Amino acid sequence: MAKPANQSKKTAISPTRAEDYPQWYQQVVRAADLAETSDVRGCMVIKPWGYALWENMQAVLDRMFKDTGHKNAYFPLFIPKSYLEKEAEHVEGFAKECAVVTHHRLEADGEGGLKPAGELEEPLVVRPTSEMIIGASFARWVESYRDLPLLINQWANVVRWELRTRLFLRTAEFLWQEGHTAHATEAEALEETANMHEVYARFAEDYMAMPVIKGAKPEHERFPGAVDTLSIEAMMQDKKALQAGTSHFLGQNFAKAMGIQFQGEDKQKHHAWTTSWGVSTRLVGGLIMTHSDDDGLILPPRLAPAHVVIMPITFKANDPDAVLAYCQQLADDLKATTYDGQPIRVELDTRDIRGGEKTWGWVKQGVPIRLEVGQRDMADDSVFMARRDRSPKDKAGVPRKQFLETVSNTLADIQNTLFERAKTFRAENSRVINARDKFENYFKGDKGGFALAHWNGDIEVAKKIQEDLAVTIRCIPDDGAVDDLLGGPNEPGKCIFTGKTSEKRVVWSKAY
RNA sequence: CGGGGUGUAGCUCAGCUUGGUAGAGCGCUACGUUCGGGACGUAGAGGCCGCAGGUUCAAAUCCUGUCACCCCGACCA
Repeated sequence: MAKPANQSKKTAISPTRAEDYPQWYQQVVRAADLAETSDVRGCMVIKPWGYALWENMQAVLDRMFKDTGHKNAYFPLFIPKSYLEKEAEHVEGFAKECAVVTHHRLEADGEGGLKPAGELEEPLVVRPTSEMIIGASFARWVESYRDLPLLINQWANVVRWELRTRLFLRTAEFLWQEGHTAHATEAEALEETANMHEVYARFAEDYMAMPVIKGAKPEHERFPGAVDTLSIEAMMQDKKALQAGTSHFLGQNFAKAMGIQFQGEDKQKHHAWTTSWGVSTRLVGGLIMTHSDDDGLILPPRLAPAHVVIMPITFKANDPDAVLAYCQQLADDLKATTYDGQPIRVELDTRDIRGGEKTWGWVKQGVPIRLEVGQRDMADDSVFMARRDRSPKDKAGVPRKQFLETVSNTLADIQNTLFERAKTFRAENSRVINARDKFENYFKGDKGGFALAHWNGDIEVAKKIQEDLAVTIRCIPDDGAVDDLLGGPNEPGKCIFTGKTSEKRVVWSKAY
């Protein structure tokens, strides 16, 4: 028989990560059937497999938010332009990327087309973020210190007219959640900011299996209008950093802009202290670039739309229906088993396509456990199993009973393996640097990862480095956040650029 | 928004320099042979060559404009 042309292909995704990382990323998104570009500039279509992944992320995060006392609500997509203008820094930060609605009606243009007719008295901005429109509501809702804290979350889409887009990582429209809270005291608001920062870090590490560094943004990288911005920073497989979630302490800036005031126990009027925090569909991009390999997507089990896919092998079987029934029973047994506190999610793939094609399809889609079940396995009362965290060729027969008893642990093991693997990768590509020339050398060309180096806090210095090397300060790490990378506590030292004293080492990297 | 590149079948691309009315592989459909690691044969379906102008007897091909996408940069919770 002739050798199939594509059997010479060594990997399911081409180019490989080493050959062309950005191309590889796009190919994974497509091969895993996560999303595609649309006819609308910069906007993506999230396909069922990608959306199911996002829904799982949402479900976990939503539970975390509710467990920390927040309630969901929904606010308008449109923001009056005048609202946006109320906070100077905020305006400046977002103005360039806003989409604006100027008309509210279409009419025939006499040439078979349509033209906008009714011009709006005040243009409406499609929300790039909702501080102002939610702040307007908060201003009405808050009268007394008894109304505080106000802990609200919104699941929504937002629009930022980005000039350069990449599926999931930066799209003109994206899905996210934005938490907005108001507090009576600065201390409470600061605590809220820190708590949600921690929630994000936990989600990234425990669910996405994506190790992150928690820290604060230097002044020039803060959210427009924020007093302090905390972020979690992850390392992608090309060693670039991805900002994966931010939590902002807004001080009283937005409360003053929108008039969020309350009467305190002291009978005086006070401005509230507010926070906002968000994560977006960008997390999907982060997940892809943390775990996936040259054969496609690899999903952490806790978020995988399907934990186990069963592929019945029925052709050539004496009794195909018996194999199917065996598989159906297996699927039912799996669904009656729990992993991570939930029934195991099973995909029974009875599509009438070739086995190899089917297998590779699921490999590319990243399902944690694949089972091929045919007549032979049925006769042995076993299943033929492969794990996505191992080579596609690495398959073995497992007695059915044993499989069912251990499947939950196997999934937990895959989850853990992915996390440890990512942590090892990050450690291998992080370096403590104590001299400017070594720093520059580390980042020259396409090299580099995370550099932990002292910096005295001078923003001009940081901007110069960014200009020269395209390297930015990802964060000023929280206490303990980089101890594993440093091999000890983050001690004070001397700035490698100015020689001035530095409180602690900061994380430098090229970034998305 | 600056620099570079690309738009031709669902996908990847050839054809363009030197204008003459549309191609390949993969995928898709049907049938047959196959099938435990990405099958093969036969027969089909499928394209206003991104869009709009212009030059020409004639434009995928030349010119102008425009839009979109990709890469690098700038920008960017």
